[in-house]
Amino acid sequence: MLDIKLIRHDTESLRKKLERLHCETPLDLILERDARRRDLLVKVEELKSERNRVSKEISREADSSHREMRIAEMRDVGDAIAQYDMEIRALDASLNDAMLRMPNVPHESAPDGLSEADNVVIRNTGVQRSFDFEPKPHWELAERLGIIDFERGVKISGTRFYILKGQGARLQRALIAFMLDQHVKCHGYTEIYPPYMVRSECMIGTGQLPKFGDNLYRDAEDDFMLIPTAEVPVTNMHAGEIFDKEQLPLRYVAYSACFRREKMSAGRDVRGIKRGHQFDKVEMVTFVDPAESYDELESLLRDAESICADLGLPYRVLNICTADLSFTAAKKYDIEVWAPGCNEWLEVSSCSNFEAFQARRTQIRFRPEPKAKPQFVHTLNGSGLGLPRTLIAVLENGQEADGSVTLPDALVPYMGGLKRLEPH
RNA sequence: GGAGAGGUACCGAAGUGGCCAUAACGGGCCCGACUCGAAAUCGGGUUGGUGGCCAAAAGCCGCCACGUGGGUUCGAAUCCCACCCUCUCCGCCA
Repeated sequence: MLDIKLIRHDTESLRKKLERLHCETPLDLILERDARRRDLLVKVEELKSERNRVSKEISREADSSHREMRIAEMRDVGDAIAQYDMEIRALDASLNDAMLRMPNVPHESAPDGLSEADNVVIRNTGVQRSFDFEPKPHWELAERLGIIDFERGVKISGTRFYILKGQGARLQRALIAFMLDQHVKCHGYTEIYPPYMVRSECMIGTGQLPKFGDNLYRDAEDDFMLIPTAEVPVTNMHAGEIFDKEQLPLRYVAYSACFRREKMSAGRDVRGIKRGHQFDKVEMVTFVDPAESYDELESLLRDAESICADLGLPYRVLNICTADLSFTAAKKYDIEVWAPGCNEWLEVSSCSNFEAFQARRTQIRFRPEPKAKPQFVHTLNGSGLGLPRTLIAVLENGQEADGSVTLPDALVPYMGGLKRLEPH
């Protein structure tokens, strides 16, 4: 959510910045509703002030005919207030809805662009292995290794589900443990195990709702939704809180399963485990002083990259252009690893600075000085990393001609000393 | 699932229709006095949001918030309805 005062007073410079997104925004609707709302507010508050004053007088009024007269007067004032209040409430609801649908303002360092083709590759690291045989996609490797059961996954849950089995299940568990350990021990994050189901207000807080409800699974009876990322519970866990400056930055890392309908990408990426309705992810979430949030974004990105590097995976980093920025982000980097079997770059991480966008929705604040007015923190998050795609990269990059897979050294301790997966 | 109790400021807590939200009282914390310094004592301070004057800051004048949302009333922390949450006991359960 944007600052309504900024919208009011810096309208034209805001409009210019939003044009870079190349999408429709409810800016004019907001301006109109806000002006009307304040107009009514002035009137109703005047009436309320009068009612408060006279009501106090009534309580001290001894003469009963005077008393009755004044009560009758106030009855009319009360009716007028009720009328205004009703109108204001309706206006509030539509203004609030429009505010919640307003995208974040892109940071100046996010490159201009019209589509994802305009994302800027800022780093390309690691050596892409040259194969003296045709590298296979992970679904073929996994089949021969007997570590993923696609058919039975579909049998029990339908399309976009699979079962990890034996060393496949273990490999995923090893990756999760490795990532969590790195972020906790080497990068100083605090580990969180969050609920996977949250109330819808949390989805509003982090920006999944109201715009992207299509992508969420929800409980039919209760106000519960399945999280599409650990960002949702971990960010919302501090909703409504006011921190002291010394408590910041707060850095968390959470492993969770994630659930997404993937309606937008129906029919895409149906082969293999690249895109499922349920997947695992290790997510970093931080809360910082606004003055430090762009330094924090760089360090968050480094922490995510270090996992790719430790696993020996070739990867590149993209600075996401304005047209491809997500609704909530002011700036975003994607990390993509190379998958030689699928022959494509796979997005394994998005690292974003949301600035005050989520903090304003969730009311997460801090005091810059002990007695100062609270102001909004900046929130950031980044995957570190998404599991299925990391698993794909480990399998496809480590494959040998005989169908075996050499595991990265970093994972060997987590695999009980196992260095290689062998086909049956 | 059943029965009961409760949700007020940083914490505890009083308040059953106006004299209680500028929130009693106690504690914590901050500032000051006393002191060589400290303790004790004494004095003062200590919620957030929002509107107008006004583009912003300071200031002044209002409005809103007693778990949340509605309602009754001239007037609601207080009465009514719905919901959320916490605790105790019972039942069931991995």
